[in-house]
Amino acid sequence: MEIACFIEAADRHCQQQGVKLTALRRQVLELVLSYPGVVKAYQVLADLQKQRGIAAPPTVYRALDFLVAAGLLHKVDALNGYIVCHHVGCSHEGLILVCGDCGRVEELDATPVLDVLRQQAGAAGFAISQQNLMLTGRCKECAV
Amino acid sequence: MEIACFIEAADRHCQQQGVKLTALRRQVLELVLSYPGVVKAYQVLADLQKQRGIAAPPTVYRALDFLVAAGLLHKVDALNGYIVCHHVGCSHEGLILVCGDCGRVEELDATPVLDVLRQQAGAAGFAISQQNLMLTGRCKECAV
DNA sequence: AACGAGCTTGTTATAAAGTAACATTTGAGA
DNA sequence: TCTCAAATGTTACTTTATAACAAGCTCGTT
Repeated sequence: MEIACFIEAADRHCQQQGVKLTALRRQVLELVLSYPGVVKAYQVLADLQKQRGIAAPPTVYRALDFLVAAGLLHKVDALNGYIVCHHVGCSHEGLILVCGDCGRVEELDATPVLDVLRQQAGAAGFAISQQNLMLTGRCKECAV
Repeated sequence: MEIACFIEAADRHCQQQGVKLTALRRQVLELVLSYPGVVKAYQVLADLQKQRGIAAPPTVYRALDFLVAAGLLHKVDALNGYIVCHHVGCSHEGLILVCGDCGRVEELDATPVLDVLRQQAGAAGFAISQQNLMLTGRCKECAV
């Protein structure tokens, strides 16, 4: 099962960073993992409520925020949702493509391109962030 | 005054596209233009209410949606806001950098980089959109 | 002018997304 | 065991966004 494997990697990743993947956070991570693409916070909340009877928005948002900060999830602003980061241990930099229609996600290795962009941005007084770099588009299935 | 000039350009742009820059839409565009950076829908709504007494959310959202569709504004998902597009008539492709802290915005000419990215994305079954390409980061002032 | 089709705007109500503030629990170290 | 800090629970609320239907406007046709 892929999920278990990912959770294990996540666990190690958190230990390395000196942060704690608590039971709740793990549970939320598993819920997000159980979806093929983008998930919304309130969807996770509903799932969590099914599993433990009751849960309030802050519970989910805090866990999601933690997981994003830890680099285990990405926030997809364009869709108000979250996706799993499939390059947790990787050294190269990812650029995430999100289908604005269906929420499908693809992560490119964009290290070379980003090097160029960083330089351009630097000249304009900007530092492009290390995380959560994302562009929107349309996937093959949703193409007109 | 720069605003008047921009509005004129916007007018021409809309005529070319066969869409109408109505009084309301123009008014909303002017309000967005009056801000240096990112503006939020409800901020525009408040301004609009000051100017015309009453206005409801759909009024503003519809105008903003129109302006985005027409290419006159960009939506900044990361901040739930909108900015003016400073390259309305331009042929080259812009890539927008948004400071996640202060909302400052910079538009790069990223045509060459985007050519490369399009190819990579195409190989992965994705078509990167023509509009609203945006990355987040930190501007000089907000840098740690 | 009168009409109607289609776009634009007004209006009401409500849904969806996110957070502030404080109470309570838990767990690791003194 | 005690204590502090981090994590979670809880309540209430704010902010953001949209659905659904009514009314108005514009423009071409008769």
